[in-house]
Amino acid sequence: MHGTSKRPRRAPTPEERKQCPERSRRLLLEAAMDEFSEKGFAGARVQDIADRAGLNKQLITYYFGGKQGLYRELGREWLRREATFNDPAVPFEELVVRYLREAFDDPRGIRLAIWQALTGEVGDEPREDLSDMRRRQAAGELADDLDPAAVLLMCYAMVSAPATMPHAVRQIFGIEPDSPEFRERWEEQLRRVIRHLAA
Amino acid sequence: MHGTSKRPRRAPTPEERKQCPERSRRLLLEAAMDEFSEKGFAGARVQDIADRAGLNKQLITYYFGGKQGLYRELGREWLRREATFNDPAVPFEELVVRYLREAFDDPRGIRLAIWQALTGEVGDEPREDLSDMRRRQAAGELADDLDPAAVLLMCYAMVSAPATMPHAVRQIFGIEPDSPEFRERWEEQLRRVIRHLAA
DNA sequence: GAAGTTGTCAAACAGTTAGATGAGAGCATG
DNA sequence: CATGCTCTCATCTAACTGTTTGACAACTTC
Repeated sequence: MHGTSKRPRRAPTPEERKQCPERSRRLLLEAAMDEFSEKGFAGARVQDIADRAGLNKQLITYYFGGKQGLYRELGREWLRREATFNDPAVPFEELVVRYLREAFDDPRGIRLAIWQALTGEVGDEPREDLSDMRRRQAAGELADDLDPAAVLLMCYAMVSAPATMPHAVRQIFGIEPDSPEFRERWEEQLRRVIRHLAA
Repeated sequence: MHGTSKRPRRAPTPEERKQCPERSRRLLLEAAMDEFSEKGFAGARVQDIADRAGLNKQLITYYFGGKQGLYRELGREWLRREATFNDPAVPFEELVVRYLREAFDDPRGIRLAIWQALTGEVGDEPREDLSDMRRRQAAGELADDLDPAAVLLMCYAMVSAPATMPHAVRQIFGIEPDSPEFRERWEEQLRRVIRHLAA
């Protein structure tokens, strides 16, 4: 059932051996991302994560201090990554679409975030900075009667919608949420809605 | 920690005794709704559900054939309830707000739905009927360049946003997602956005 | 009132899970 | 070559979880 049916315990591969620790860490994090984003914390099994990484599950304790530690590390990592995203130079519409594509290409981050939200885990993310949104509103990128905060949250919601409600996509559109047809259609509609919010 | 710390096994209460089976069933369903919507299927414990209901956990097997059966029954019930909602007579804006208030008053249904979506459970919900949305569009309730399906999904996303991303609400607005302040602010903004989508 | 059914419970059971233990291989340093 | 350190693994274990079992009381039917 699981990836590698048999691990022939191949010779530790001489020069590969040296960077093994960092490599193992990375493999586990990657496998954990798959597993946790797919089944959530409670549903994920450390055995499955280890299998996916092709490593012994004890290494999870060794490197991260257990299942919980691995999960936390994953959250921290994604936070670091997401922080490097906003770019004031690019138009709002383009910015949102950029997020959207990211979400389509790899929904794991969003799924993880939703799971954390649902289980009520409190990350220590700082207060979101709205000055950029206000600037955009002043520049005419956003209608005056709208609350920048609300628009921001709506964009979050629309970007993550395909990941959080795939069933609704199938129900309403009758196509798969990860099909190219839906991707294009949704992106185009997202653009139009944002334009409507500017007028 | 849990509700009833001690069950004094009070006398079965003569005339109450008669409708006990139906009452127990209801109590379990109610408790299960709390528990599942809070922690999801994998995270919920039958013991906790039983404790919440003030009943023996064996009754879950007795009435529903186990944890899974109880969970399924819950899904079916919510589906039945949700089906009685749409009303073609009422304006679109009002309809969405009605959903929103429902979601605020009792977020358990939405949380449950999101959990089901995340765990990839396939309910047998029928294909959504879009003719009503098309009619509204023809009647001028919706701009012509927008896809009715997309607008519908966006509304779903916005209605459930407070439940699916409470952390984002705190981050962006700096207030609690279930506070009256946020409720009013979000409802008002939702109305305005929908009006923007009509023009 | 005897027999059977129904609703309820406590205790036992079997399966699973995360983590602990201890051992061993590779490699560097002396 | 001996010693110690880092990384890895297989096995064991203690705890927990959902379900089964067996018992029992209330009520119904005969």
